[in-house]
Amino acid sequence: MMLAICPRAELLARWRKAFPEGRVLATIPRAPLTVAPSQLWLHADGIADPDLGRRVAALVAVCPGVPVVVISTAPNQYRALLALEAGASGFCHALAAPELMQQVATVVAHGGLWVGPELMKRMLGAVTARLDQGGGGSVADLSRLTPRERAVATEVSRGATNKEAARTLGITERTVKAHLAAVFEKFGVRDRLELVIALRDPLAAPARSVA
Amino acid sequence: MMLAICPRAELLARWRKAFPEGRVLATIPRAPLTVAPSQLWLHADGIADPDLGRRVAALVAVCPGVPVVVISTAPNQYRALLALEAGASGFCHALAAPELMQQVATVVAHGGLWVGPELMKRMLGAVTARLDQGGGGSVADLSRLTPRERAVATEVSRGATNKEAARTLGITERTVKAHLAAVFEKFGVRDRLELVIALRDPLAAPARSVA
DNA sequence: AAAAATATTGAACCGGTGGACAGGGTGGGC
DNA sequence: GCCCACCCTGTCCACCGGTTCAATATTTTT
Repeated sequence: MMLAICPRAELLARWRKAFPEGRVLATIPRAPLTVAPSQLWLHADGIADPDLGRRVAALVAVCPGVPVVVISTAPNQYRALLALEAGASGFCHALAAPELMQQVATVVAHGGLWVGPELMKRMLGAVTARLDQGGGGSVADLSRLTPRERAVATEVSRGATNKEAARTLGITERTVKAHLAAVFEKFGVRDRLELVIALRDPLAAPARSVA
Repeated sequence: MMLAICPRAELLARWRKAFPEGRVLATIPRAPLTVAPSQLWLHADGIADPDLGRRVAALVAVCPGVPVVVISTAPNQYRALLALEAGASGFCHALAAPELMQQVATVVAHGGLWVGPELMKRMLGAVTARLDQGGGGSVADLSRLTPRERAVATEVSRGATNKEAARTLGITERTVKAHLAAVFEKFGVRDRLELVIALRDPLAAPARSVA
């Protein structure tokens, strides 16, 4: 049995179309339900970011083993991640097509996880960026640098100023600048900030307008 | 129709039990198949790391729209990520229970993505670590900022200069500086570089010696 | 209504940053 | 020997970034 949780039932029009047999509760039940639902759909509108994780966690605690899907009329990646980390099995738009919702239901019913394509891409990028660590193909590949350039780039990417990097590396500030200039050139970035961004997130596109 | 790709058919014992109707090819077909399969299962044993991504990508290219699942007798997170990034829809153990394989098949057939629970956890951890840190009370929590401060912080953390941020937000450079100063104060960082580091990796300790 | 928080802007100051000129030293390959 | 890549350093200068004086208007909270 499908169970949706939403204080304002009119927000669930799409959901009701997808699951005509589904039932709706206004709030998160505190005690375990007598009849355990097969899935829980939580409408996240009106739940502030800091609370979203807690609400989802509460739901999971009340109905252990039951997949939780969070829906929202204003979804974003950040909230999706909050929900997923709290134990949700999926996150989709509250105004999504009923067919899509049914697909999501099928996937999570089988223990799968539903995330939108953009979020998936982002997650993959984030993780592989960590695993790779100079592993290949990315814009900012530390292995393309000379040892000294790499050392300077590392210091700077930790937040050090030129003077501090010079001190820790035992060279003059001027030399740090020289190495850094070479790094900028090789990576095609204009300053240390973009260097850090490139190093930490190779998939991130520069924000600046390429005029 | 299920289609498995594996040079040594004896490695597919479990898979055959899960999908008795499935067919097997020894190698990745070069031309599109006359009868498009509903799913493609690629056995990754014997494929080196650098090649795995290419093989999967090749499969996806040959059969566009068909979900690809990679199986292996020695699975690890890194290889799973390689496969997923190349466009695979799932990654599971070649010796998994046939019932599990059938579940995976159901999930990916509906456009879902199948990743093991450990990998999922890891991915979530990596992503949320750079978006915020999901836990509250951490150093750089964007929700602690006012909307305007957040907007400025976001622009800057993308690599924008003060001037650029001012332009995109429709305010003067001076106002950007004001908001930014407030952000620095709230997060306890001294400049935009540390802000980016704090936002993208809250666990990283500052490099500078607090003398 | 009073107080606090938020959003906006100005001028001036100074240190950090990056580019534009430089040049000298070392070690390896042709 | 010559060239090249790498490492190190110097000076000058325009620009950017962050802070320190401000001040005013709007919104929210108490």
